[in-house]
Amino acid sequence: MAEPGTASSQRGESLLFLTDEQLRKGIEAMFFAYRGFTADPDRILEKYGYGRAHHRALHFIHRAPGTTVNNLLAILGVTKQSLNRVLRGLIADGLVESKVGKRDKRERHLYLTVIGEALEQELSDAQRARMREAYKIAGPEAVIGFRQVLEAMMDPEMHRHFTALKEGANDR
Amino acid sequence: MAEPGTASSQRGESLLFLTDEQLRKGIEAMFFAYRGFTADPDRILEKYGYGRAHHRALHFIHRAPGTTVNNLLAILGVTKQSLNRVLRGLIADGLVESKVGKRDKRERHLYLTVIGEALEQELSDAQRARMREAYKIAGPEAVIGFRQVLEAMMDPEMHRHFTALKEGANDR
DNA sequence: TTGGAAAGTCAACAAGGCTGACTTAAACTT
DNA sequence: AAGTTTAAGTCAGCCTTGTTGACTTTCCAA
Repeated sequence: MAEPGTASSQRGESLLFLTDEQLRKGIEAMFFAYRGFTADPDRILEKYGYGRAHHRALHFIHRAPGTTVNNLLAILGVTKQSLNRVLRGLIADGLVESKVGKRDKRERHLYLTVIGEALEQELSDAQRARMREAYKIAGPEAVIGFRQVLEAMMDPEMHRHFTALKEGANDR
Repeated sequence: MAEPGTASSQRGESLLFLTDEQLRKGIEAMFFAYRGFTADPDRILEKYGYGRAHHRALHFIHRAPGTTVNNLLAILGVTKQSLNRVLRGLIADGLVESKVGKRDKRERHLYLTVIGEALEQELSDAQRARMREAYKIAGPEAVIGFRQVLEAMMDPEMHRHFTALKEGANDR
């Protein structure tokens, strides 16, 4: 019994992973892994008096500079009021800049300032370091599978946003 | 350009997945996938006036019947007060039973009642259905990789709890 | 028999979700 | 030109779920 219930114990190789037991382990793995995934950024955010919500905003503004508030709302899946509270703090502290749109002056385009970029970097450095370690341990084959399962687990709407972020996003 | 930035575009096959770009995609995949992962249970919980915290308690009590409060605390990683509030509700509603320990009467051993089991089943049916679908789409190879990466991403402490849950847990 | 662990409780607070109502400005439609 | 819709922002209030700190009760074990 080298690795009791791990990924190594497949007999028929095919549908064994669809047993309730295997599925429950997958569920628990997601739960515990997500905790690890957020642990490092959480510690950093605490130093600055921010929370996970600020991290998410910083991440996606970094990823798609010039994105509009409405677009960010769709990606994050929260209400305008909720995002606004977070954004107001980041803007007040000078981490995020909000610029009136040129084509459509109703829109606000969001950008990270130099210090906003710095915090985003610090946060994502930590998060990437953990992911890099996990990837190294699991190996490139595993990484492919990891990504495939995650993508298949998303809501179609979210998967749209995910793939949209893959290619260059900005155009303003 | 069949699959732009997906798991198919590995050139050197080895360290390509450690680029910042690839790591960022992994981070985003975790974010979007976790949302999908919790979406179905969230909808069910709403019907009954419970939240995610209740789901987690139900899940782990189902998994390790007779577990103590302290043990549950360690697994969930929250404070006694936070867990107690949730537990109080579940006990009051008759979903969870708390029995005084035989060997150590200070300890409380937690069990799901029949209706507690019923809700746990309803929740995990939904969650497993999504995971089963994702597993089917991604295939058994991918599932192995998925689990390997998730395990490598956990904090060591959490990984201990995870592996402990694999084998039969109870003894009371 | 006493120290400390396990459990539970009360109070107060914060983050970050939510709804509903309302304003302003700009763009679009008719 | 007038009316409608859209994007953003704001105010108020609520809920869940996390936190600290202080304190009690129970009871095991040295």
